Amino acid sequence: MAMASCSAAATTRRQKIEMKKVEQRSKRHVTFSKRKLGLFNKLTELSILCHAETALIIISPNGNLYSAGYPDADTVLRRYITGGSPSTTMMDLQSLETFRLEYEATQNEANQEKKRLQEMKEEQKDGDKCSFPCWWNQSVEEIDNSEDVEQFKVCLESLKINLVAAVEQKMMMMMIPQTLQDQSHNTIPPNDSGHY
Amino acid sequence: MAMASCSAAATTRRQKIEMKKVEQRSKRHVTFSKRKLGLFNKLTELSILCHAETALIIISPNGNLYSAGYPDADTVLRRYITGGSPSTTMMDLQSLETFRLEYEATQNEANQEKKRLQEMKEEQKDGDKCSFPCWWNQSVEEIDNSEDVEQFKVCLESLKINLVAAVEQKMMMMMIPQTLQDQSHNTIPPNDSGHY
DNA sequence: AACTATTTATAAGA
DNA sequence: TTCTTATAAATAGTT
Repeated sequence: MAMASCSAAATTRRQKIEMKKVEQRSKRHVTFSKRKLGLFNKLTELSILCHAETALIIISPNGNLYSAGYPDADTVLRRYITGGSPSTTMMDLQSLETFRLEYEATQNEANQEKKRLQEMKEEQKDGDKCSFPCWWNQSVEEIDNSEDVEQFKVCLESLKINLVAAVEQKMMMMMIPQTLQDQSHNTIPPNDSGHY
Repeated sequence: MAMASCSAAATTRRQKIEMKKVEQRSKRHVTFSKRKLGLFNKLTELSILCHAETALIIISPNGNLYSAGYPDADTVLRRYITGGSPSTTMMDLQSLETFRLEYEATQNEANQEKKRLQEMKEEQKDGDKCSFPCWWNQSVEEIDNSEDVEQFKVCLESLKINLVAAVEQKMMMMMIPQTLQDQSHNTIPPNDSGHY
């Protein structure tokens, strides 16, 4: 036994590592893998032991994205983005929804009338007779002289209020779940869905 | 020396803990604090050693929010939300910006003309002569019979394209930085801003 | 990927 | 909460 370790001097004893970037590429990658795993495990443990909601995102030097969360990363991120308040003041989620639905409705009706209107379009192709001036595509100055500038303003104001309120509340809800989750570790089982 | 530890039996030796929610409230809170700190430290180390970008969010059972990141949580979250691609196809960030600027411009001009237009408004208060029908506030059916339905659709389409493209790219950029960061640990020093 | 010597994290107690 | 200490857990260096 003692003899077996006569050549023990060969093994370089583990040393406390310096807290700076690991320069050797392969070594750094190994460290990354080991510590990333450790981090995700610790995250899981904290979540389970303390019933905390957690989210962890790691982007490797190569650009690979890893994420995990409890109960899931997106839920926690949503809370983070909306200000951490569990009971967010859910204002009118309707505005944008309404807008979208009306747009879809318009498209449906469009299918029925498509050909007829296409012809109409052909006829007035050279004209400038659009009674909906598509103001969002032109400078404000261009309609400055219009007698309807006040109505324009009222409409803009209305749109702006609806839009800003709805968009700020809604967009994040729509976008966050679209993020890629394929590489997600998500090793955390939602074992207990109760609340404090 | 040996005598000093004669009463050592009194100290309950540390034990491997069970991986389930710590039931005792105060004990759980201590565990949470310790492990949270440990987790943030590990995150820092991984970030420094491997030059990885990281973000960690923890919401305590009481609802307190803690976050940290390297180089900062919001940067990493933005990357996560936009799909992890460093070089996001930055489309027209202009649309929304333009819209906002034009709206502000309109408001400025409004101040000059306010009184005159207010009078005009008074006169046509009972009329239905608004040439900007504020379509976003009414049902699609209501304009169904209009001869301008096609123009309406074109405008809507235009608006929709501009809006959806701009909003999806822009809103997150505007919103994420607004999140509360007071409780952020952010112990990670941005020691090296170079890239791989 | 597996193996340990060692460092590091942390449960328990003060 | 912070400190101490014994122990569990993570991991650097190597195979």
